[in-house]
Amino acid sequence: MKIKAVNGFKDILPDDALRRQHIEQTARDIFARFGMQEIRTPILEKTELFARSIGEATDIVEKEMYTFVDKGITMRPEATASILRAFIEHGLHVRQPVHRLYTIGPMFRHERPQKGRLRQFHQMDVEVIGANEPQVDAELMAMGQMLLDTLGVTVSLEINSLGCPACRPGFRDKLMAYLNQHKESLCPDCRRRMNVNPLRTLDCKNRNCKDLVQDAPSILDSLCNDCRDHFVSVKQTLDLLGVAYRVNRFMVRGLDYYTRTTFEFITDALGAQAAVGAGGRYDGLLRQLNGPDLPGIGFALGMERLVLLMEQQEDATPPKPTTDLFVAVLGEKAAEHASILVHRLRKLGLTAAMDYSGRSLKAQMKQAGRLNSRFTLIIGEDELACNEGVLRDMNTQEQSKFSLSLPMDEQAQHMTALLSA
RNA sequence: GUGAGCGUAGCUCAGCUGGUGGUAGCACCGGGUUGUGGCCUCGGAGGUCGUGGGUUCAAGUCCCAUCGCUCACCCCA
Repeated sequence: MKIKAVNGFKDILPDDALRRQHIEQTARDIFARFGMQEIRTPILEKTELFARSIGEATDIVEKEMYTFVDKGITMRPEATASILRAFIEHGLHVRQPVHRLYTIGPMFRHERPQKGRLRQFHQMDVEVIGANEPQVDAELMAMGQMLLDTLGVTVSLEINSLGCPACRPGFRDKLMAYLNQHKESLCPDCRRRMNVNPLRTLDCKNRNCKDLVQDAPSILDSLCNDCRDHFVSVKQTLDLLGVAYRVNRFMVRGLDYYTRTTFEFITDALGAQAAVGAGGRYDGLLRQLNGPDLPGIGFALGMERLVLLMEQQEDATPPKPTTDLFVAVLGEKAAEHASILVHRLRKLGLTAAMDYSGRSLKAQMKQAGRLNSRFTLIIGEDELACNEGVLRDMNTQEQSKFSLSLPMDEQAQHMTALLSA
């Protein structure tokens, strides 16, 4: 019986890793333009951290966490809680009023895997702590959009406001009243949701519920003055920045800590997993974690979902890595010469490779082609005899002489000059 | 936790109503080119048909079980 990877956990093979490197590099570059600094936190945290931040009654905490029950620690199901914990633990707020942080790494949730959803998945997560201005909300969305545009994926941005502790309870009551009137027509799931988290009935996929909820009271009509002003400013700033969006009053979030602005980058190209990225404001969460009373906002992008989208949009295939020089050798003396030269070239910063197995020249040429090498240096008996290697341009097929009689350092210098010309 | 579908070569897959596992494609190795890749051509290697039972003269094919995977529900990035 072969040992295979654990269900929901995936190997990232070289081609896939290459694409992810490109995504991460692009992200880091764009995040930096927005003043984001990287932070890295441990993958394991006290279970209590997630219970208190994400919410005891959420599916994530209730049944999806990988928890070492005997140790009271859990593999992080998301990044925000860990970042806030680190922020509070190290008292970062005393250094400067606003922190802009990001992290990239694996998260773990014990869900049934399906397309675009794994048990170990990877997120790029951004958090701005200490700023409550609506311009920051818009700026974050603009940044996310910029990244997705740069990566060549097409998504649409949907935004909503969930209000705050001052106005959400009022809305919740109004919604409950409406739902109770139509209880009979709701799907079983929604009847259950009414007790757990009535807002979730708003984004039920059941056709009946969808129709029913169209006439439900809108949260946007229930916002308090501060929340309404905030939401208006967010929209105005998005307009100013030229970021397209659609207000979706039915969009809600699964995590308890969200307040005011929430948003999702969605696509219809990923089957059931519509959200490529999502986030929102979480004013009050830091205080709830016994930290300073600072506002925060953040969002996460799902790496696997991004990869799937980019694979569908073939144009974004990353170019194969190239090798500057492959040295094909015949005989031990040639191999010895080549191994020294290859090492010198690598020291000088070139990508160089050779074959050690003594295979036929044809096989070595084939290998050079596989490695996408720009040039191949051939050293055989004849070349050793006259101290002149054959340097072949793999694209033009032109071949020229390369002197093997100079001191190795000079040969390496010479080769570097030839290849960079 | 619930439902459906699928497990044949490293990968993608043929295999009709049971009758000897495919000249299949990609990839790999070798020859055609006494020492020159990509294209072409010829050849080669590679499989306990997921596993275990059952029906049958005969099972990749039918039945049962089991394991694995996938998709969907739930929920979420």
